[in-house]
Amino acid sequence: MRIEDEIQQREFTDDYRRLLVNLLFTNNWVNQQQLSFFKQFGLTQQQHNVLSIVRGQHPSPVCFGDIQNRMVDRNSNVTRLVDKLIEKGYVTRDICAANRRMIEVRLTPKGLEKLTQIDSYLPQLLERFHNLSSEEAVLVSNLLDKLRG
Amino acid sequence: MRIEDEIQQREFTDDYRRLLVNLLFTNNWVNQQQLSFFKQFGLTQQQHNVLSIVRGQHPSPVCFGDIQNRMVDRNSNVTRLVDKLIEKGYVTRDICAANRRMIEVRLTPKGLEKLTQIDSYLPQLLERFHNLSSEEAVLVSNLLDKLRG
DNA sequence: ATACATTGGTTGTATATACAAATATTAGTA
DNA sequence: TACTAATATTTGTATATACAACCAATGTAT
Repeated sequence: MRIEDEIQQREFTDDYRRLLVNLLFTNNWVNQQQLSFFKQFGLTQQQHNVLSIVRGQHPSPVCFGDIQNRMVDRNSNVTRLVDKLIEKGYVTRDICAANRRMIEVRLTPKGLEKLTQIDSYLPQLLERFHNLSSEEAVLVSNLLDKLRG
Repeated sequence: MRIEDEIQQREFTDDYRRLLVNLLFTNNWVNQQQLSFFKQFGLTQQQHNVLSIVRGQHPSPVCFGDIQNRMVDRNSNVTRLVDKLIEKGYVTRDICAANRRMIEVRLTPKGLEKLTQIDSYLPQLLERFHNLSSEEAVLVSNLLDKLRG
């Protein structure tokens, strides 16, 4: 459905303005898909993102700074996200012996199991994007990379 | 810059997964652009969106439901957004005589002036998207329309 | 060593979001 | 007319965001 119809707006005067609005509108749509998907596993998108990053180094630990830099949403507060994940028993935190300013985050078996469970359902989430062919998906991705410069 | 490098991740196994992550990451980038742009005018993106919608019907009033339906971010709480805009003197609200459940929102001269001022700076915001040619901007927009189905 | 800057993480706070429940008015209908 | 449903907006609340200020550990220069 054309963005003009979605938000009941006449033609845009500027192609870039249309793109801006379309990106924001589409993001809300994507967010909605993700929100409902992760909710069934009792996680937020950001919590899942942190878990995945920690798994990326597993069984080595990851420090907060690394998590921050690898997050899709850089505005998240890693301290508070990790707190939530500890409460749920999915990760542990320890002060790094080599540099006591740093915190080492590690995945627990329970956290790994949770991620594995979510993995098996991921195709269901991605299915919602199959209105685009995989060639088109690649094309959009590459253009977004170019957009950000 | 490739999304893989932005978030320090190896190749994605799935083109749709890459697209999903890229959309979310790009949205944060876009948001950052918008946030800093509108901040200099003392407005949030959503407040500006509401103002623009009200101007769209000016000098006729717009009711909350119409605002809701035309907003780029549908999750916003129109009641509270309009409260803010009234505080700032940019809109007025009145109970609709014909249907007293409805609220009529109207732009004030001050609100119109503010919008006009912002308009004159909009090209500065859109300039940040000029890494894409206008043909590419149209292409991405159309693919996003297709993605949402 | 001491002072100062930097790094890595934490905390506080105002505002915004998501979502459910509540209220008020109008419309439909038996 | 009274009853019920539908519509339009408001309110409450738990959680999340943006952003600044803070603290502790380490590095560096004198």
